[in-house]
Amino acid sequence: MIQLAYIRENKQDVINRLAIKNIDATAAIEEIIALDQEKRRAQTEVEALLSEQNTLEKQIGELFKSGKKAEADDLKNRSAAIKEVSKGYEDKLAKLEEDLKNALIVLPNIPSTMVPPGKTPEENEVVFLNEKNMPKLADDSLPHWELTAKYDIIDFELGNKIAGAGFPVYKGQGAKLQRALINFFLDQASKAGYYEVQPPILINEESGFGTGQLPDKEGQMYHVTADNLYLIPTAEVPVTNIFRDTIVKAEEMPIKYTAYTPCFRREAGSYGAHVRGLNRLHQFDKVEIVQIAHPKDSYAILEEMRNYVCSLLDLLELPYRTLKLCGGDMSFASALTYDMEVWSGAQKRWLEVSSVSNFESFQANRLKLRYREGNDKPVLAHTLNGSALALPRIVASLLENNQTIDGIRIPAALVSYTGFDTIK
RNA sequence: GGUGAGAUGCCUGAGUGGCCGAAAGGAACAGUUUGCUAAACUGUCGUACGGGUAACUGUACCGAGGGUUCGAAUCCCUCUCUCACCGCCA
Repeated sequence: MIQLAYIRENKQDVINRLAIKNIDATAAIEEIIALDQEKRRAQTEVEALLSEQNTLEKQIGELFKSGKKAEADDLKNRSAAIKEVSKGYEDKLAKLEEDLKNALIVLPNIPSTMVPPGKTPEENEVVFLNEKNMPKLADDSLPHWELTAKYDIIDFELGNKIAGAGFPVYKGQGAKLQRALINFFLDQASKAGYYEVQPPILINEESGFGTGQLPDKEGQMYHVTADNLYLIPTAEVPVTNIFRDTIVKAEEMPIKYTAYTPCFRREAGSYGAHVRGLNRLHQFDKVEIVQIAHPKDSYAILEEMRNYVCSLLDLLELPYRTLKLCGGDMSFASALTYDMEVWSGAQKRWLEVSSVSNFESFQANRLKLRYREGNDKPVLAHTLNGSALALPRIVASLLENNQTIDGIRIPAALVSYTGFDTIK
């Protein structure tokens, strides 16, 4: 949620920058400013009446104590009359507050000034390219969904039987590879100073609201209606919500957390060749990194996180590139996002394996996540997160790029985790 | 799932209708004292939203939502959560 005070003072800037996200917010911003003005006026009115009411109440108390019942009764009547009037104002104020909030929460975050314009993913800016590990594959190289069948390491049909499409069963060396990657990513994150947590993988509505999934993206999450809980689409939600309604000390920042969780996404309506195999799943594993940062540091930290993710890809010996997302491809809550994509040798295309974003105070405003500097007033913190990393496409790329006649080679960094150096 | 007890500020904890935005203690922060540490003393010490250049000031908030009353942390109702015991159970 964009800070109201910012909108109030920088109306045109907000409109201009939301245009980078291809949103014409002119009408919405005008409405918000009008509602805000009206709301404040109503608040002043209501509070004046309440103040009068409070004064009367005190006087009535005094009069009762000194036994002046008649005078007290007289004031009671006045009080009742004021109450009658103020009730109407209070309802009006509540309505205005509601309308204002509703207008604010549907507004996406303002993109950073660094965000390039553009409408489609094709307009994302390639800011880094590492082709050092580009595979030289034979013409008869197999896509991962054939490799997984050949070595019997991931069974899509079996998962289909148990749950449905998009819920694969990892088997044998495939299962061990999953576990190895999770442990590898968590160990690396710990080494980089992230504090490891295991959060719930079901979340309530408030948590979904806090990070911006609700009410906007309701349909993308699995909803457990009996208990009104949602399966997490990413660990970002439970981990960031650890800090909902908190005030942290400025010197404690940046706060760095990491978590491994399964992630669940309904992905309604996406079918076709590009979602084959591991390319798009309903359930997948991911290690997430989250930081709570001081506003002055958040962009430096975004770079640090991005470099950290790249370091993982280097260790896995994968070719990759980094994209700076254009306005049109950015998420609702993000101010600046980098996507990391690995090269998938047999599919011959780039696969997104990580998305690292700075949300500035957008999530913090919804979460009421603030920091305090000394004895100053609390200020909204900045939140950031990134995948480090999402497993399925990493696996797809590892399998495809490292396929040989003798099996699939496991990158050196992983061997101590898998316990084998080749999938046979 | 059943029964009982509870939910007050950073923490402990007092408060059963007006004098309570809330005692007291602890923690924290600042200062004084001090060779250092510790201790002692003094002061500060919730949040949000308004009004005001500011000093300051108004309103709301004692788990959440309703109700009674001129007036609610305090009484009533509903819900949520926590704890204890029982049941069930990885």
